[in-house]
Amino acid sequence: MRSGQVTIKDIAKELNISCSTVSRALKDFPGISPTTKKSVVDLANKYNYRPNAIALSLRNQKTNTIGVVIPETVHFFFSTVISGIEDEAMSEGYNVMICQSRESYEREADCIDTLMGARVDGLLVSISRETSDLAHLQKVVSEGKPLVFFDRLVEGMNATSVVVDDYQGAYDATKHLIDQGCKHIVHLEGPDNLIISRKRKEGYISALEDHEMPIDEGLIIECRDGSEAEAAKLFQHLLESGAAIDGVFANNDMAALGALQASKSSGLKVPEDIAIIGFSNWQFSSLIDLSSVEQHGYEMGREAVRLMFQEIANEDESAKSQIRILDAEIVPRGSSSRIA
Amino acid sequence: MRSGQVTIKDIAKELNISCSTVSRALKDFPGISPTTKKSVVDLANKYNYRPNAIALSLRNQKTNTIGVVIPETVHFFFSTVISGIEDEAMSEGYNVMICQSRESYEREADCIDTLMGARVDGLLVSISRETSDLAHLQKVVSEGKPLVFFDRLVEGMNATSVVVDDYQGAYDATKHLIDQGCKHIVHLEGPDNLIISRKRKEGYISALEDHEMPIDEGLIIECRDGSEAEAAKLFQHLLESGAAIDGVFANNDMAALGALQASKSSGLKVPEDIAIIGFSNWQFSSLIDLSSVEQHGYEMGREAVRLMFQEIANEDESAKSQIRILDAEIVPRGSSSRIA
DNA sequence: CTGAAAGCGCTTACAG
DNA sequence: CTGAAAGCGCTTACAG
Repeated sequence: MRSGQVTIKDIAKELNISCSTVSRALKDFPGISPTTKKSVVDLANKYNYRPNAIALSLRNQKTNTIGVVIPETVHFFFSTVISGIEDEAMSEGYNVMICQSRESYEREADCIDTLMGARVDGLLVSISRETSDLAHLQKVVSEGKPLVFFDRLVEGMNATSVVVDDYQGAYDATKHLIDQGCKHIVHLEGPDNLIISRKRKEGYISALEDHEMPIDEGLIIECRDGSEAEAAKLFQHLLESGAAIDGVFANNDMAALGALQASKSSGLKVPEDIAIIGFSNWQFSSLIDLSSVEQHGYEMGREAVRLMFQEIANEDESAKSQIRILDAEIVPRGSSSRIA
Repeated sequence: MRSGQVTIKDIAKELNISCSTVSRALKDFPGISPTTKKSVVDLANKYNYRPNAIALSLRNQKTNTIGVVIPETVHFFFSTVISGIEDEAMSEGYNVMICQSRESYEREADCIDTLMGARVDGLLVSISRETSDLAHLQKVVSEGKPLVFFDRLVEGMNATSVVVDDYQGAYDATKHLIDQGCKHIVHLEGPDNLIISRKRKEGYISALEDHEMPIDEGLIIECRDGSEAEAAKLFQHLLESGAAIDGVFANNDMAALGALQASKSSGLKVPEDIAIIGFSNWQFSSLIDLSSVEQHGYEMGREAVRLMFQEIANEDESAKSQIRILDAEIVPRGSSSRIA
């Protein structure tokens, strides 16, 4: 009875041959006698031999693992992205190591350290809300480790990135509300330090401008934490102020849900009195018949990995870092569709 | 300019000392001259030295990593469990490697192989729906690798497990409906091959029996895939058959949502005409004001890791495998609360 | 206070 | 067709 997993050495000893031969027999190398090969393979099966990935990584200077730093995993959008990352990575024989920053700069830096220590072959990062100093990421690049950003674009570092077209998605969502006949559209905006928030706001404003509608700063409300409760409260307040409102474009689905609840509890009919559309960070939208902008997170994950593989394959540093912009797609549902 | 990450050897060479000394200086070993130590530490910082975790794992025969095999990560309950696993593991300096079976037996076996190949220090497993042959799991145990099951209990293997009290949760949920005055309670049951489905059904039946209510097999409906659409269709059908129904206990939240939608589109008022309670696999229940049974997934994840550490620490095999049963807690909300 | 050596599991260029 | 040796990065018992 042996304890632990079997090694090449164990097999070699039992068969009275060298490790080299066992290794070659297992890898179906040319120039190994069929008899030897068979006895090795049989014994390996009997003992359920599995190559030690750790030893292989050390020898090959390659772990076949990519590291992911992400703000939060318990989150529909991000978990969907991870799913895409895992599928694409697995199809190429890579493993994925995930680390959550929990929106904290310090934890993010720790994650990077852990992943670099684990010698991942490349890093996929979506920065935390807190992150503004980029030193920890610059180090990664300067050590020659491939780095790809996803979802949250980083300013001041020209690295490969894949993002969704937030501007266009917001523009289309706002235009959709206009098409439904809305005249006074509120924007529940996200935290100003995230580029995605700014892009979405720009899309909203451009759509209004293009349709010759006035921009009313009083109808742009910043939701700090993006929670349903916060949005409900702020929106309720706005309604009580007596402002004329007949449409809402929310920076994210949770905020949209908050607006939906506040509207209903104020006796407004959705979508007749007020049409609402969100932005699918959470994507439970289909379950509650909420119109939203679909971000194709799964595809984003896959694309991020593909770009990563390109970086890994690219020996010369000169390969230009590119920004891949994925389409966002508006999905009208019951909360905004007045026209059958 | 060096490429790749710095090693102890690089530092030793630059300082003209041995690797041993560098290693000891870095680890603050006693008996290293302060001058040497300082020069080593300074250089390590300058070059941003990080110990190679791969090399350490090989040397120590310990990866400080635990492997997780889980049906699906894009799932509120499971992702919550993972979150608990990660937090508890990280607090002990462990990493987590996650592998999705996607409810497939074959993929599950692959996951186990990958994780065993990666030499994780222990395995946390929630089996797929398909799994009935346990050979792949038996192997893990026979190779002396600590194994802990979570959420989905496995029959025919006495391994340490942590599960939620499905029976009690179902009992309480059903009793809650009875307390609300429901006389004809439907049970939307889950797939019969999962123990959790059976336990929940048993809880439902026991609650009815204890309150001297008849068991009507016609009110027990099996939902195969647990989707909202499937439940809505089946429930709609039941309503149209003219059966008198005033309560629903669903095996999971998606099915509960389906029943909710079917009820509303049939003109029934919830909770007045029909009271509905689910079981939080998805846990978006709070967002849609759906009554549900909270499973405390985060706590389950943490507990699973704690049990894993006990197994790792336990040298002797004799340590009995235990089953930890966590309380499920009913959370009444708008979909079932008739009494203010 | 410091170094040479061995070993974790594996592979492969070099001999034979 | 097979084996001995070296090396991936690190640590540590053993010498000095």
